[in-house]
Amino acid sequence: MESIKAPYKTKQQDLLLSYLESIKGKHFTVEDVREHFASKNSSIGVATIYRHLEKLVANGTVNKYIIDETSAACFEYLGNDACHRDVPHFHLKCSKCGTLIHLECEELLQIQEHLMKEHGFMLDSFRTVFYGTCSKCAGK
Amino acid sequence: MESIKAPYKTKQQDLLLSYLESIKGKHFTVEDVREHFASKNSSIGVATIYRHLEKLVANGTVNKYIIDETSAACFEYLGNDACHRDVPHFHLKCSKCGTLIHLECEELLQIQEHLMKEHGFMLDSFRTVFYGTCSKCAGK
DNA sequence: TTGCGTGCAAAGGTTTTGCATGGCA
DNA sequence: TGCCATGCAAAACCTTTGCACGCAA
Repeated sequence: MESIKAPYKTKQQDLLLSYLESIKGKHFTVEDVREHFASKNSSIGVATIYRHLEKLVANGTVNKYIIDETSAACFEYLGNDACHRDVPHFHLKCSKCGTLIHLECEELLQIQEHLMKEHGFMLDSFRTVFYGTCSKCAGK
Repeated sequence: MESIKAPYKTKQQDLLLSYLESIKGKHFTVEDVREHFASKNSSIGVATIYRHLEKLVANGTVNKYIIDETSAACFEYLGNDACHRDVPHFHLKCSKCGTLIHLECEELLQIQEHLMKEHGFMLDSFRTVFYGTCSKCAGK
């Protein structure tokens, strides 16, 4: 068997996880994290941030959203809040004003069921972003 | 009134549009286009390809998909095939094997209606990509 | 002749990687 | 002491932009 690869606890890891806990459910970029610590005289290298987030995304603690290919990736810390993760929520991104909307809607679960039963496709509601136009922008 | 900005016809434009017509409905990247012409001794600069695609995306002739932020953008030529555009189709992307699936499914239209009526959100089925796991990968 | 389109190269931004150092166990 | 984690810098990658030249009208 392979052994788990992260046996060490480090100061940077603690700082990072504490910060992520404090912004649970909010969206952030790597640059946001870097700036946060830079202003606190306890800077963390971007490489370290990327490497931690990569692992956190892999184990489901953090979600990664591809909002726009030319701008930075958007992350969201979920932590061990199983409740939050048990309630599937979708993300709606308005192409016009850029607003990112959290949406917990049970009717959307029908999509998952349909895709699963009819097309054998297991939709990942956390990774998927719905693009379109929000009500505010549509009204104009 | 502003005048339209593309009054000139050029060889590169013709070549590009001809090629796009020949791969209508298929996915391609800027690199795919560049390689196609490079092998034909009639190379087109990537800047030109990007500039043309930008306009074609703007007028709806071409769709642009953000599949993965670290890899190149994925495009699809629709042309003047209004029929094709009238049939909303969705894209399913398998996170494991990378397969991109075209899916024309009327039941998915219910999502659009639901999002529109209940949440005032106009879903753009062309820009949205559903992430998840395909049947082949799920079976393993 | 006018001025848009093109191509090359450089720049811009995000993310990854190599390597020496530092810190945890 | 052993070895992972870190940080810096460089590299890699896609995309955009500046500028001079060529070509369409």
